[in-house]
Amino acid sequence: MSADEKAPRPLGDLERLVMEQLWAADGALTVREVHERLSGTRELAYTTVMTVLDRLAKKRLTERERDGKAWRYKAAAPREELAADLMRDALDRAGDRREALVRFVGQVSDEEAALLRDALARLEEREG
Amino acid sequence: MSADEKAPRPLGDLERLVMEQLWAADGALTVREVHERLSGTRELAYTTVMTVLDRLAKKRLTERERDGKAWRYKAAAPREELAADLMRDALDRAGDRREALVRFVGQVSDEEAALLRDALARLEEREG
DNA sequence: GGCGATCTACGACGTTACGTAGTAGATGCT
DNA sequence: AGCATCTACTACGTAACGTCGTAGATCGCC
Repeated sequence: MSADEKAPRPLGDLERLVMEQLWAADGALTVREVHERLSGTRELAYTTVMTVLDRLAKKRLTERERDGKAWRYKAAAPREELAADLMRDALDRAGDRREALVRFVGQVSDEEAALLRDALARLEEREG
Repeated sequence: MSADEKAPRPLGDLERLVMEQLWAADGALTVREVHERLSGTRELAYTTVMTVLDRLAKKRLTERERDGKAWRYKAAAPREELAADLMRDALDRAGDRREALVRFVGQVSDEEAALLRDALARLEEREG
């Protein structure tokens, strides 16, 4: 496993803003709802939001379900899941994993290091 | 620290191939040398390689030094360093770091988990 | 000291992603 | 039926990247 797959493009700025709305909401949102929530920050045409949501769906980052004549969009995965996936991708792309992990833990904060130890401990419990 | 900076674009396919040559070589390589090493895999114009190397230098991924009339390029950072940076970026982009880390360790292999524990242990020794 | 080989600098073109939005037509409420 | 609303599709500008050509600088050699 690993080698070099295609690296996932990072989200564009607007795509990220939209995803953040979906992650922040509980439940799926309509285009209109996303549009409204973004209106506090920036002026965007309704169709612009629609386009972005649609592209995100094609990229499998959102899922949509019908609600009357409208679609409701929700994030396909939690934000943290996406982050974890990106971390995995980055690790897969490293040559020497050991070295990469050493460098990684070398640059995380003390708090993050503690969280990591915790997570590993929990993993050990669960998996033996 | 953290919040949302601009995500670094992942390397393009050719850019990655070129970086891999630089990482694999010891010492800096000239355009010609990189070109030759890539010739085993694909046909590329000499200038194509030159352009890519140049763009990588502008992105600070490579550094170059004069060698007669030619330039010698070398990777600005080890492959593992880049991977670690990308992992950091991904983590910074997560909402709940704890959750992201839990998910991350949840998807690494046993071997990688062991490497992580090692790295953390070494970190603890060094930093107290 | 001029010639040919070699290298760089710079520009160019096609493709794709993304931000942005308009138009046309389907749909649903009243 | 009529109006508001929503989707589908198209489009355009910018930037990144793969790809290469041309022009001009430069180096070694006869």
